[in-house]
Amino acid sequence: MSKLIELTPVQTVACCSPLLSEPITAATAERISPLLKALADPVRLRLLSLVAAHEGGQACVCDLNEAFDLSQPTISHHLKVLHEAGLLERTKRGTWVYYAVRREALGDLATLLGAVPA
Amino acid sequence: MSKLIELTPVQTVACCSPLLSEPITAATAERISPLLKALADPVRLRLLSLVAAHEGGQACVCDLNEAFDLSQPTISHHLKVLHEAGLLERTKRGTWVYYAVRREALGDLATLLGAVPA
DNA sequence: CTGCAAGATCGATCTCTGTCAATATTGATA
DNA sequence: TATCAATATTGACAGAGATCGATCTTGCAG
Repeated sequence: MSKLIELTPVQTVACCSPLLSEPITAATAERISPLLKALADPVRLRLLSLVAAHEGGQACVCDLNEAFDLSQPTISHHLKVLHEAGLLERTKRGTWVYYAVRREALGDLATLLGAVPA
Repeated sequence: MSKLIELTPVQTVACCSPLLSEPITAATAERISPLLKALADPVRLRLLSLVAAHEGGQACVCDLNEAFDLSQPTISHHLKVLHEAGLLERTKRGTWVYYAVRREALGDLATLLGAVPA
């Protein structure tokens, strides 16, 4: 049931040849799009950026809540989306929860979109 | 009114420092997310890939329609989204319309997501 | 000019998603 | 154990988006 144990969208992307070099299958497109959907929100982009740029490469949810003019459940929701997509790593320490960016994930996506040989 | 004459999302992205190197502003996030939204759909991913991989790097709408089990208006809609985001270039020849991928656009996005120095 | 074929636009519908208030859960502390 | 603080979950709602059928526009052929 949990996408985290099974296979995150990120893991399914790393294997694929660049988007522009040959036609992707419908199935491949279905596996890639959830990752892009997770990124395609201004709040989540900022969250990702904030976490990455935060000291130690990780940030407590409490820090993140303060950076937005949104309710705590909303931020929690966005973090969950990013986490389930495989873009954020979750660590619990006591009452606090820390998130860190899974950089290879972003890197794989960048490869998929980017540099085309011919 | 037309986003194409004014400033496409793609053009606003090319200038930005990588997502992960420093916190992006809310305004920057708002400018980037439309681009990702345009990509974050399985049909549009396939369209982009089909066009790019098509002979000559461009494809007629009629070719694209046939590749999907969707109505012509739906494909037309998706092409419009990609075009307005600055990811596809439109050329009209007679009755036919050809689309081609704007590769620098994808490249800029890849840069934004990808390679982080530190 | 007429008719046809290629695309685009329109209007309606249905689903998905971002958001919040309220509540539940979990861990530390008294 | 009772309580408080940090996050997560739930349920509801409004707005965005994907899709379709119908229609409009445009260019070519007769």
